[in-house]
Amino acid sequence: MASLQPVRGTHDLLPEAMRAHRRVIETAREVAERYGFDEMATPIFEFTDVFRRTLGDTSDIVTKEMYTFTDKGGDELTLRPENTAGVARCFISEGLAQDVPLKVFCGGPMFRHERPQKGRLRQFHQIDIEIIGVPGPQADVEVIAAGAAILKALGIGDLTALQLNTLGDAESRGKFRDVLVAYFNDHLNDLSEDSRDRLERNPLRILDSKDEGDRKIVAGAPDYADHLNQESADFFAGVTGGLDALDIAYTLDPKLVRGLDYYTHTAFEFTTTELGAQDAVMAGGRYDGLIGTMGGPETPGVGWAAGVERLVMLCGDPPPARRPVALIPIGEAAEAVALELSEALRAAGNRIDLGYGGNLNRRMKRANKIAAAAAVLIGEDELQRDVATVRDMETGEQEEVALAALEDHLARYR
RNA sequence: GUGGUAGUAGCUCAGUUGGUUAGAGCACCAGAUUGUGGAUCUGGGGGUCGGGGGUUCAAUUCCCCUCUACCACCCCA
Repeated sequence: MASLQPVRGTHDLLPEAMRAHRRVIETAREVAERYGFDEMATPIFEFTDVFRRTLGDTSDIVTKEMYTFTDKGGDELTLRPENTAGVARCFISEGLAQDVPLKVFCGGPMFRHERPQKGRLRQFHQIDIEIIGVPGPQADVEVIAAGAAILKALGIGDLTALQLNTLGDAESRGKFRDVLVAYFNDHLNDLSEDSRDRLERNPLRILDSKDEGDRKIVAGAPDYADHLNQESADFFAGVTGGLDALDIAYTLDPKLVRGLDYYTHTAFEFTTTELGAQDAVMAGGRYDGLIGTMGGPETPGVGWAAGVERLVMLCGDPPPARRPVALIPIGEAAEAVALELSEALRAAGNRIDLGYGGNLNRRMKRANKIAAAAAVLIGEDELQRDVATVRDMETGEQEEVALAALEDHLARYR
């Protein structure tokens, strides 16, 4: 292996992989647009505080996964580990409160210093959508429906399943947290080491523990449904009612918890069994407190993010590249003609591969290798009669076409 | 971050119980075919056996460290 390696957890996107990648993003963007989401983008890095203050001081992302650095001007900056905080910052600094409800679609690279695995990279790509400024559950339903529609459009609706839960509003969440902490404190000695740590940082996470001993304790833990206040219960009923009306199937999962602090009410994940431990393919929820805690006007929000690499792995082979037409001049005079001709044909919308050197045999081989739909041969005799020999690479049939008619003739290969 | 499995040609792999020039298939290049691709045949290039150190007369093979990928945990998209 060469000593020159890509940085751990980063990938090159070679043309074939890039096509698969773009298909996912473009399909998602096109579907999201039908749901009324406009694409926008925020910078790839922000002041570190944007993430530190919003994701929660105890989250793994903030405590050990951020790519943080001091730039030459002395500013503390961080490569974004997720997109929502940046959108919220943009909402505040661009004064978008008057554009509410705001519906946006974003896509781009994210960075987390995690230990890489399949489906888990240090530079990875997400697409996400957000609705900001709608307090009611209709927005949650619309966001989930758009996500389901995207998965369906990608042909992987059957490979994913929607898990749904509610975290309640701030009041419910706080109360339930207290109840949970009290319960788990009674079983402190039987909890796993990880979960004792979680008890300090994010007690709700214990509900999701994979440790067998923990699971026994969790089985007897208080049920969140009993601790939701009326408003939270009504809100959740609005979400499930909307999904039912749209025939969007879901599984209620009381153990589904979000890792990031800013979530309230609805939490959901589209999961798959195809990717091992990295089973979440699209995940999100409501974040009513986020913009307020960042210092903006109290504004509700809901959205999700999906991992492009994970979606790509579910999607299978990418679409083939557009087949070019190989333009093959033979002889110096023909070279000069072909150079100008290639420009004209490209301007007309053709994908033209103008070969570089080599004899005819060699160039035909190249035409075959690049999967050319047709080869256009221009030699001395063709040149004298102002024609080209057009060979259909699929059938092997050839015909002479006047140079003036070439553009029309090649239209079939576009 | 913790534990585990693995790294031999561009790719998929074989092999070496430590011993001369490390192999195959596919891919690539050239020729057979100096104006015609795919098939076939012939020939060719390409490897510091992931990297570093140690043991040894001798290491791709044994030992240690390290890097990377993968699996589980953790976390999450």
